[in-house]
Amino acid sequence: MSRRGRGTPAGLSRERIATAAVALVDRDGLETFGVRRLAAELGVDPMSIYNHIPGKAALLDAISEAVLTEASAQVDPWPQDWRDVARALARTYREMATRHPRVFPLLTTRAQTSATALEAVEQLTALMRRANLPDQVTADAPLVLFGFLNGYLLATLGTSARDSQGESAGSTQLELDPLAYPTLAALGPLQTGFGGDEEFERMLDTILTGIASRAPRPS
Amino acid sequence: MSRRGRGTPAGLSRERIATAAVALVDRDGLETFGVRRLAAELGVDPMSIYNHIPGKAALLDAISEAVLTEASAQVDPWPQDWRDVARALARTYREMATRHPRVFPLLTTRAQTSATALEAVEQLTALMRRANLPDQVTADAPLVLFGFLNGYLLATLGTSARDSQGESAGSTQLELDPLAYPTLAALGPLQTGFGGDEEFERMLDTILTGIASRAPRPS
DNA sequence: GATAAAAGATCTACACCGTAGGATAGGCCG
DNA sequence: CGGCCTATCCTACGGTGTAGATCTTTTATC
Repeated sequence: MSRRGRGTPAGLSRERIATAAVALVDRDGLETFGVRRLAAELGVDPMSIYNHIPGKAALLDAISEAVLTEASAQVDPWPQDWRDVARALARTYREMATRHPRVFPLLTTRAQTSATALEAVEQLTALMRRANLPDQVTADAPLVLFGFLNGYLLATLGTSARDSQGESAGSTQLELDPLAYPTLAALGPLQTGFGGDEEFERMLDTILTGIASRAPRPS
Repeated sequence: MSRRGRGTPAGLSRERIATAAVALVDRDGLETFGVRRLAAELGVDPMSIYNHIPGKAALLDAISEAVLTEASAQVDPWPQDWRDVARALARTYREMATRHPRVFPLLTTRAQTSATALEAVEQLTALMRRANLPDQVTADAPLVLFGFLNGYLLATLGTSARDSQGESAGSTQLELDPLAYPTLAALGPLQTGFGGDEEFERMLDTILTGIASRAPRPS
């Protein structure tokens, strides 16, 4: 069936596999993703993949590694204020998540210890220290920030991926019984653009304010 | 093989299935979970489950619904200050996540619109409004809070579930090169008890401070 | 260049999965 | 009693991840 004979190098490599895998998940989603489908996409026997990646779990690792390095390669140059660094990191991270909404859930389960990720956190904490924030606050900051980012993006991307139809900030408003939940019903009009830019910036401000406000006043 | 004849009611019900499913995921994890294993656990034919639950996706929905209602049934009575409500909610949520660490990832992907969950958020926002917080802050608060909770708990439960060996706040410290990451290395000693109680309370304080500080000073 | 060894691609096969379709039995109402 | 309805089970189909053997090409060694 194949045009190539046996043993003929198909030009496979860990990188090429990872790239194709990311594209496949972007297109068809994680549920249907699998070794065999990926192999079909690459025009290759399923088992050939195992010559470069030891199993499906490692394949998922390779996917998340690929999208993460793609993201962290574009925070440059570094700002001078720690808030700006945090904001730049958050926005870049969000852009990556928006580009690959169906890959993103993978990232939230895997601990990220790549060199680029560590360097980003290093930059942030270094600036925080220089700004005389308490060390405990500085040490906690990355966990607060990325904890929030993972949870919030998971929520917004999960729903907006299903109904990305109306462009005008539609996103089906949940119908609430005003008798049972008067406050939520009253607040409803304020939830414009679930997962939108302005909402994200407000949330981010809230987080950064929280981090900054745990510090004593700078003289 | 089965002791029962055909058609004999096995006492199956949506609730009994959900309970057994939660127990099974708690014990063996999500990866190996499936209809057939659950049926075996219940001493029942796999297809019998389909008489009560329409498919595997619905089965996962039932699981997350079960653990969530288990959690939200224990916030009572409600405190008077919105911070106390938020803290109570967060702690209860975390306890649920700790009880079912391998189920928890399911919750972070599914939008929660159960009555008990909505009521909890209603209570929180009602108190915030009465405390004269700006409506926009109040409307954003649940998303910030639960966004953070989902992300943070996902991170801590994911790793602590693997090495829950040493009881004394061990949790394998990541070895960092002090030359490449001087700040992170210096901050290392402050990261005591990853996922521990004190850490969680600090993070929670940070979030609540952020929310509160976006409000104008109360007179 | 000849030859051996290593590496990569493929084929086959196995155990497992979710579930559609049908056969069978018990409970319930006439 | 007869007929329906529902819950259980059985069988079967197409899909999955991957272990093991086989074949071919590339690379290393003399």
